[in-house]
Amino acid sequence: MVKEPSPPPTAAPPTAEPGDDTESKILDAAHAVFMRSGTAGARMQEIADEAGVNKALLHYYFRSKERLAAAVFDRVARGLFARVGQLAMSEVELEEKVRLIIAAYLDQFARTPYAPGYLICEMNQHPDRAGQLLTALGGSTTVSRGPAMPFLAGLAQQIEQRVAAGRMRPIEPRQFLANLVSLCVFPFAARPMLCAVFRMDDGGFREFIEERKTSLPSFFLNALRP
Amino acid sequence: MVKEPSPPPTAAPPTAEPGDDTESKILDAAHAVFMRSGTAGARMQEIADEAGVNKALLHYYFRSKERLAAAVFDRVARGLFARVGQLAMSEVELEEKVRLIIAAYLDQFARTPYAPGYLICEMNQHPDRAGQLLTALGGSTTVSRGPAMPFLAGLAQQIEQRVAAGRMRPIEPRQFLANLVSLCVFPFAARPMLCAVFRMDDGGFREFIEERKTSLPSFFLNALRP
DNA sequence: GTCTATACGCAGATAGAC
DNA sequence: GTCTATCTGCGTATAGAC
Repeated sequence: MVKEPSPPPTAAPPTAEPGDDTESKILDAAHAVFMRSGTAGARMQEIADEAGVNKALLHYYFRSKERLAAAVFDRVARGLFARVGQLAMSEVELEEKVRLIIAAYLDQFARTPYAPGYLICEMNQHPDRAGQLLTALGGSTTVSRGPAMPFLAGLAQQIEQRVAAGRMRPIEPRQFLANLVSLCVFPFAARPMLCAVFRMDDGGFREFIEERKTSLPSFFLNALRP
Repeated sequence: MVKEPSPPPTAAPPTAEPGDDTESKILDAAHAVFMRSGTAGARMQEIADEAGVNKALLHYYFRSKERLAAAVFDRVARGLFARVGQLAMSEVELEEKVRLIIAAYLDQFARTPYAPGYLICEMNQHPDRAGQLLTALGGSTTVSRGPAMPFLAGLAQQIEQRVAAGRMRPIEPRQFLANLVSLCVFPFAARPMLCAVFRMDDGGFREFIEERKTSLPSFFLNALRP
């Protein structure tokens, strides 16, 4: 019971912590530590401390640091793409879909604000993670199973219809999606930079995001008016 | 002369390399290595190899790894914000300014595509970097000297005028800037993710960015039509 | 200024008792 | 399954010759 409440480091990990089994406690701790320190910067001892278990146990449950890091990466990636992937593939009308995706993203990141930065860092420094991302996503019921990307095709179709109906300017589907995701994710990934440049503290950032929840949908949908 | 042309790792560092003095060679090498491996993941030996000098020399010129990392961070930060900061503060008309900023960003990143990811990682994992960013920027002739942010104030004024003239929808200046930067920077920061999800190789990504150069200005300006 | 050789600590991983 | 103790290699940093 050495485990302290731990200075709220990377917001709440997905799974519960109280009387959970050791493996979960380790994974949750690793989740938090890897997110704030990066894989290379994190120390196994740090994870053990945060989990309130012995360092040797990390190796008992997860062979090596690299395997533990991979497990955490998978969990974070799935957590990020799950809802949004489902929303993107759903049959909802396009404008409403955009609103739902923005709301889902901003809402989720308000709870796990460090996930975007973690994923970006991890994939930039560890090239294999790109492939791992796809298998992680392909294995679950989310985005891309198989070689093509069904949700992109579906999106393209929706866009095409709307353009044909004269209700939207033409836009390449990948650019559509890249714009949408950029606007949602970047402020979280670049949070320290934004906070520095805009002179915001944690509260200021929260307000900034709150305002964004209302301004972003109209901004994005406006950009696509014919 | 152990120095190989080195497999184009992080695109060309700012300064030249050929017969330069040792300190510059080290800084350039550190620039490249820190960018692709991150500060924590990088090894001093790796930097020495890339610079074609002895490992001990790194400590001769830059005391410690941390100091070397700080020097690189400063250089990258200044390089990224210099042009854009100047553009943002210039007296150019707002629409034209937006076009110039987008062009400058996409053009610059086409040459140093890993800079955004590096900066984001560095600032997420190394909290002190936020302050360092501001001093680095404040020292140069770019963005924020003093406590306030002149370029934000100037931007706010331009927006206000345009809104008053009925030529633009109202938008909070910080949201304006956040949107602009997000759309420009994120695709580079999240490049491995985009390439994986969109099934793009390096060439495909280049094309994607090329298309973005034309589609992004109209997208952004369109979003602000009244 | 540049090199070789080396000191020193730390972090990942294992052995083995309980 | 969980712990203590320990091994091992690696990475930063320094000492000191040239």
